[in-house]
Amino acid sequence: MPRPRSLTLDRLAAAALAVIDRDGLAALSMRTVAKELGMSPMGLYRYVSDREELEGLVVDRVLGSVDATPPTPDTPWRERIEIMVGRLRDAVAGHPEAVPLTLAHRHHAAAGLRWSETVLGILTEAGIDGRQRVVALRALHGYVTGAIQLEHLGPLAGEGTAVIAGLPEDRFPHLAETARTAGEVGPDQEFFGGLRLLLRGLDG
Amino acid sequence: MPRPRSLTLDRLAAAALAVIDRDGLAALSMRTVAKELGMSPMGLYRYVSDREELEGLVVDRVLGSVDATPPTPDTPWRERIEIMVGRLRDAVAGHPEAVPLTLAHRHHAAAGLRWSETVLGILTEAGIDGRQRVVALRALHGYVTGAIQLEHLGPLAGEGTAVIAGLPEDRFPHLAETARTAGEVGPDQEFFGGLRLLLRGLDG
DNA sequence: ACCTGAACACCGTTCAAGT
DNA sequence: ACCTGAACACCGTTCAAGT
Repeated sequence: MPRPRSLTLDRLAAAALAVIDRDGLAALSMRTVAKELGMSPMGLYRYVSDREELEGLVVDRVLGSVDATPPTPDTPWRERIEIMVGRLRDAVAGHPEAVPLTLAHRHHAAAGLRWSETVLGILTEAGIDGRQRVVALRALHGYVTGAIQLEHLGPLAGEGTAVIAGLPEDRFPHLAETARTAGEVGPDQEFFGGLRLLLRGLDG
Repeated sequence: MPRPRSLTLDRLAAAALAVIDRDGLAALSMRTVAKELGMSPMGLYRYVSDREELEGLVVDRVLGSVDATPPTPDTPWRERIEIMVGRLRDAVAGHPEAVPLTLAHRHHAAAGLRWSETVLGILTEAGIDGRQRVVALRALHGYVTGAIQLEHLGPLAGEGTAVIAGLPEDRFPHLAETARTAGEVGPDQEFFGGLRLLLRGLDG
């Protein structure tokens, strides 16, 4: 006696992300997501073969919200890449608790592929191709992955800077001075400043 | 009736890392580490206040093996930074299963601070200071964090490239071509190629 | 003071059973 | 076919007790 499916993968992903956003990544479990949906934990296994697949759905959902349409070609190509990177950063920033899940698995997500395709298009128009284009995409991918993660390390990161501020100046002179200067640099300057270093290193 | 301590933090960290190296990060638990040491799980709480602190010890241990002494100043400064980054990459590569633990928490570890101090020294000698030095260190930190993680995504990453290779060429033309070219680029070229883009973007 | 064993409140997942 | 409840083998951590 077949019953109709009570769920869609989309609703499942939304429920998991709701748990993460509300109670943190540590609260994510088959059981909490099932409760969020008002069903038994085991019911989820009709839709997803294990927890990892559920996490994949969450990543797809977060990255699916990134606009992958190419920016207007009359803006300089470096700015167009900044726009693409900024969109990714903003989407991820909307779900800070999901960051550890999101970035590392970016290239599995269909949405991540569309983003890469657009960025590669911009690089190509800038005259970058062959191996250099491979290296450039990979470098952007690496920078974006790391830089966004560092931004969202959260209270731990705050702790970190406090530690640095209290370092013995004689053994860590540069670090102590850099920590003082760091206060003048906002998160956007830091993030896009680093990105621009990378872009400046590219020909074209 | 006081008993002598049976453990050192060093032995504890070594045991945890042994579990990770042998059985994977997923196998790490208070219980498995206790078993590794031949004691009760609760015994560990005399040395560490919770699991997170144990993970911190592991990070310290991995990064503690990185040589932070400045390379000889007669090599060009960009090469000296490449050397420093390479040392970090090699140390982490020795414990691939610990990668997710290691990089994000790098700035908590004393060893990470010594690394940063040396890199800042090189940047300073290259004439980079003030806010630009803050941005430069942060960019290097971000790139290294992300790029090393991507390198160690492992079988998943392999899957990823297989997926890309089978993409519909009409919808992902650049990605399909880039995937073909990617085979010609080895991991070292990829990693240091990206790093050099960043370094080229720095003045000096 | 150091360490242990039992216990509590959780996990992910399997399996047999209900509709 | 879809979903549930009980059960299994795990977690991290608290607490009272042993030496």
